[in-house]
Amino acid sequence: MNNQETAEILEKIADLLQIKEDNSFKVRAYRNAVSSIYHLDEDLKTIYQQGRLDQIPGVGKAIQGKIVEILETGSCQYYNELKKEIPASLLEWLAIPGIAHKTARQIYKKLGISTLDELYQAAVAQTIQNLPGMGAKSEEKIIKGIEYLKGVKDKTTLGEALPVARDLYNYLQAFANIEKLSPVGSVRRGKSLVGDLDILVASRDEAAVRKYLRDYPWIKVIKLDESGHVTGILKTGLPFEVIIVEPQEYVQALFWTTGSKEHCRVLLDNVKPDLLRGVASEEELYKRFNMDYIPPELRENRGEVEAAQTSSLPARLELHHIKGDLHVHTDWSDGKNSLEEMAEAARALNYEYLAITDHSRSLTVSSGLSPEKLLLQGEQIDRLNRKWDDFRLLKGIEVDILKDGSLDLPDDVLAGLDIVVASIHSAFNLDKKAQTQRLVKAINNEHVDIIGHLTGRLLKRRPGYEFDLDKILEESARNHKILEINSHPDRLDVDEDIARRAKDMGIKIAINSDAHHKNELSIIQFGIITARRGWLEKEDIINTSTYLK
DNA sequence: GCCGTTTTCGGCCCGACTGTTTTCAGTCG
Repeated sequence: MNNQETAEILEKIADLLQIKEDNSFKVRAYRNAVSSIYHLDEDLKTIYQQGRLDQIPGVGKAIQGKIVEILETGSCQYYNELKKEIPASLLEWLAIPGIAHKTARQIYKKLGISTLDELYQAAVAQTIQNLPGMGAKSEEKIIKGIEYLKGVKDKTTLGEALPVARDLYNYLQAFANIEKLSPVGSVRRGKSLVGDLDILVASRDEAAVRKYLRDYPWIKVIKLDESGHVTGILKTGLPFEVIIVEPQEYVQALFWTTGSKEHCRVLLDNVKPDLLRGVASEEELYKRFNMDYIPPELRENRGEVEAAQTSSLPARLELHHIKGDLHVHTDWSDGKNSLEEMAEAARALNYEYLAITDHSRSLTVSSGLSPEKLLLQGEQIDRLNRKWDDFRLLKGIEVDILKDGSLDLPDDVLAGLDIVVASIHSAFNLDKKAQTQRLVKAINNEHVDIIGHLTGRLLKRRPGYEFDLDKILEESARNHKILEINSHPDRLDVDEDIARRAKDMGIKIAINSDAHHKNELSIIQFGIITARRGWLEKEDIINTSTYLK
């Protein structure tokens, strides 16, 4: 069991306890421990072996015991007992907007159903609306929510898939009989949602590779184990495929298995079958097609072939181009680390600046900042900035766009800041016209620099709210507003398509982490992948430039 | 269940919004 899997079990315990209506502080204790584990820098096993579990914040004696049990046995007696009381299938319901623990409990108790399908049937049969506190609208919301979930059920976010891919990659790489290997398929192309995890392997001893692979500890089930490939499902639930080829076939296979299908098909139409024989690298392969090398992120048949033929592909955006982050939180609102800790983490990444953008006051749960607290924070930032001559903290805010489009802080307060990110955090259900007007109003505020997570989507949880995208892009271009690619792997908002349209309209993009913890600054890698897939170049990204304001 | 003490119990975020009500419970962030 790795950190993530351990945390997931503890999180399920918290959810089951909450459905059971157990002590809410006990529930929170489990959630705090989960959060700590997610943010650890090192392997839980190492910490355990060195007897340092009690040093993890929020982990006391009881939860320590459970962690040890999970690490040693892969399971937990307490968790199994809870599942006897409350069916674990109820946990799936919690992903449906409008259903949280109490509603899940009520439906389960009153209707005696526990699976997603049964819930869907019940909602369609209009039996949910008769329950206390529920009505026709809630029922409709449940139906819509389940239909959305079914559409993404078999997908995994890149954020979840990449660490799993790395682990399997490292396992395979350690095997002497494997000469070359690479992740392929949608993971290599960097899609925000992937269906499975594909790894290509070159070896002269296929049987040995297959045998070695069967011993991989994180395999749940092997479905196919035959010449050339092994498929199955990992313990995380992610389907995998390992494709094994002879070394001399590796490059061609790399091309084929990376895809996309449309990209390969367009290239291979009208070429002689032996064109690729003996090709030594992907660069050479594309040369044989008489075109520039096309990086994996662009292989979607969206014009990249024509661009490669005319040497007009976008110059690849690299991590080291990023000079700073323009959207992070600290413990002044709902972040976990102090100003100084965030600054030092940014300096460790060789950033030149970091904009501190805590929440504004209306987000009380995140202890949003009042004008007075913002002023105090500014003073502390000034003090800290005296320490460095090669780095600067910028004073900023993630100001809430209120329901009517006005901002949560007065103009004179915003005027005193270096960076103003404006985002929507409430009233997602406004109709299209009202939501559009709301955004237009915010975009027209002269103090706003960046619109944060524009569409509000959460991958695998909910689609974005309704608004007129054309209108918003026009207004953003006209007002010289920057749009954010929020790098959180559950958001990646704006997505690659909107980013590409924005670029074509001359709108600048900021790639931000929205980090709430110092270790989250690195998730900017996902934003960079999205930017590449949106054909963005260094010049399109505002935070690739040295920033002096 | 964790934490931090005026050390072994008492405290541990909360407000807006929604849909259901007719004064409020549950969800969400």
